[in-house]
Amino acid sequence: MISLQQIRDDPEAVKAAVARKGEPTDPVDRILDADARRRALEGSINELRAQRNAGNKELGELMRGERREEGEQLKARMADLSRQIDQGAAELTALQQAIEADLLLVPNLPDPSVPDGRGADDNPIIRSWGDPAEEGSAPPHWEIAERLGLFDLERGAKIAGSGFILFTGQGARLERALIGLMLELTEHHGYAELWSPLLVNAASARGTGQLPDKEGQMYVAERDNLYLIPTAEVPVTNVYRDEILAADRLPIYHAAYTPCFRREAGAAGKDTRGLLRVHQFDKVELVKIVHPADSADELETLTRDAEEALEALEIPYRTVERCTGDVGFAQAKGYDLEAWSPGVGKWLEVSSCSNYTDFQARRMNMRFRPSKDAPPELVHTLNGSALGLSRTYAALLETHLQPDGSIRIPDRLRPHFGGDAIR
RNA sequence: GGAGAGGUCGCCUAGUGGCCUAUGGCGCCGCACUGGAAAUGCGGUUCGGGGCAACCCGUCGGGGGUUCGAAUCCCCCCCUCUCCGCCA
Repeated sequence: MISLQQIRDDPEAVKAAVARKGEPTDPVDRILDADARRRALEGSINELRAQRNAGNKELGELMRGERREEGEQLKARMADLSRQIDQGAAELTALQQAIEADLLLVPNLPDPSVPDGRGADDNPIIRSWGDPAEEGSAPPHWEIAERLGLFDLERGAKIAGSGFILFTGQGARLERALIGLMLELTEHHGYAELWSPLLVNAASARGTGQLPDKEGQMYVAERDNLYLIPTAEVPVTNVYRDEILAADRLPIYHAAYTPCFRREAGAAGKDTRGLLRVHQFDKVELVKIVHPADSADELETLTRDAEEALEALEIPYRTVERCTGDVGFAQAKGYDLEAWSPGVGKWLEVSSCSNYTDFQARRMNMRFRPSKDAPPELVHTLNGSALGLSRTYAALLETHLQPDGSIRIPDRLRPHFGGDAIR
């Protein structure tokens, strides 16, 4: 969420920024109104509480002494005061809850540098690497995989359902090799590896914004009140929830490999065949927790780190900046990396790198102390995939298919795969 | 899953209904002393909300309740530790 203070200070600027994202601005107006009433009410309740505190102190002295009669009179007045306070407090709680509920409807404000646009089609291309035309065309990855026996979609569906992939033989080894290479790269870039829980509690899901914004996206272990993670962003960003970090601990860089579980309610069809959209996929996620002054630069280096993973795999890609209509609710700015898929003939989103500024940190109460004796301030959080695997896997098969029907394993991947080709 | 013991402002800790405006120690910060330091002394040191300010309010794992008044009593939940059971 964004800060109440910011809304109070310049409501028109906030509303203009919210409108750029195409989100409704009426929650901002309701917040302003409720906040003014809340402050007035809180002032008068505090006054009554001060009276009660003073009265009860006096009452304590009367009761300890032998002046019980005076005490009984005062006690009656105090009871009346408490009733007034309870009444006001109930009203105050209702106001606070209304403000809280409306604050959750206000998106993070887009960075001024984010280009205007209505949706993904308006995202400008920032840079590209490799030449898709050189790759020519290829059969789609599901045909390649079937011929080489790399995964078994039918049996995956039998075991769990469609969208759950059973990798087999060399196909399974390739998946593991890709995870290994990506972790090698992130370690080289200075990200400290974590191996995290794959189920999280409601507080963690709320901290990163899956609750309530994206509840339908997650699988739920209802009986135990746990959520299967849709991305390692959730457990890894929540590591420092409700903590005050010393300034010299920033920046914190973490990388984590996890499977990701997504319900992806969309219907089956052309865009969901093979590995294009699945319910469970592997991903190495990068998470940064940084000083607010550095988050803009940190987004650029994070994106570069993700791009290098595609370069190591020798897969042509382009980097697009998400426009105001496509940048996520909780995000201030972000880039998508799209790998070229010669078999499907499309750019596939394989990474999304985003700066959440203090939006997640405020929900999570994640702060740092700028200097000794200075009050705590919110950190900025960022994350990006490096990379999301199933689509990267698909692009790899199609890109490195050889005329003889084998798959060339890129040089950097060979030590992890233990071979130079799949035949 | 069962039984028991716990959770207090960075760490340790006192506190069993009003003298709690939460004790003391450690650590940390400032000042004094010193050529400089150590030691010592004095002061400060949870986190939030409101107010121009003086200052006021809340905060003892979380939530509810009893009471004029709750860190303290009652109920529910979470977490930690010990033992038992089950188990890769």
